[in-house]
Amino acid sequence: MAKNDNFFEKVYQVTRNIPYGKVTTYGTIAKAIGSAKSARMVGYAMNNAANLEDVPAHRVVNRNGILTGKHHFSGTNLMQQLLESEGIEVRNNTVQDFEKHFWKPPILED
DNA sequence: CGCGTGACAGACT
DNA sequence: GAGTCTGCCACGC
Repeated sequence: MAKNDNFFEKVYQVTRNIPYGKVTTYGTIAKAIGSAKSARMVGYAMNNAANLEDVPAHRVVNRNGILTGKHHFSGTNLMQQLLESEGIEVRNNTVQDFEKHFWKPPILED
């Protein structure tokens, strides 16, 4: 029942701190939580985060701005729908003007 | 304790 | 420039 490991917890905090209409990348988050090398783990944590309404995992995309994890959402297009609903233009699973919507998360230190 | 894996990223061919 | 491969670390079995 919700182990809330420190690692996942950090990921949740950062993801949860993503402002409306903003997106970020796994690698950036990974660095923000102090595990730049564990960008993959971020996505792994997101897998659980996507199940948490408190964590807007749909605002997290890869470094290319592509909705790589939309496949993990309830609907194949749900993730894109959410992003578009926030004013983010998404085309072919890719966030348009990604850098414009890009949000730099605060560095969480242990 | 060891193996397999995963919503990435960077390096290499 | 685009496709392929390894590295990376944490979690599950």
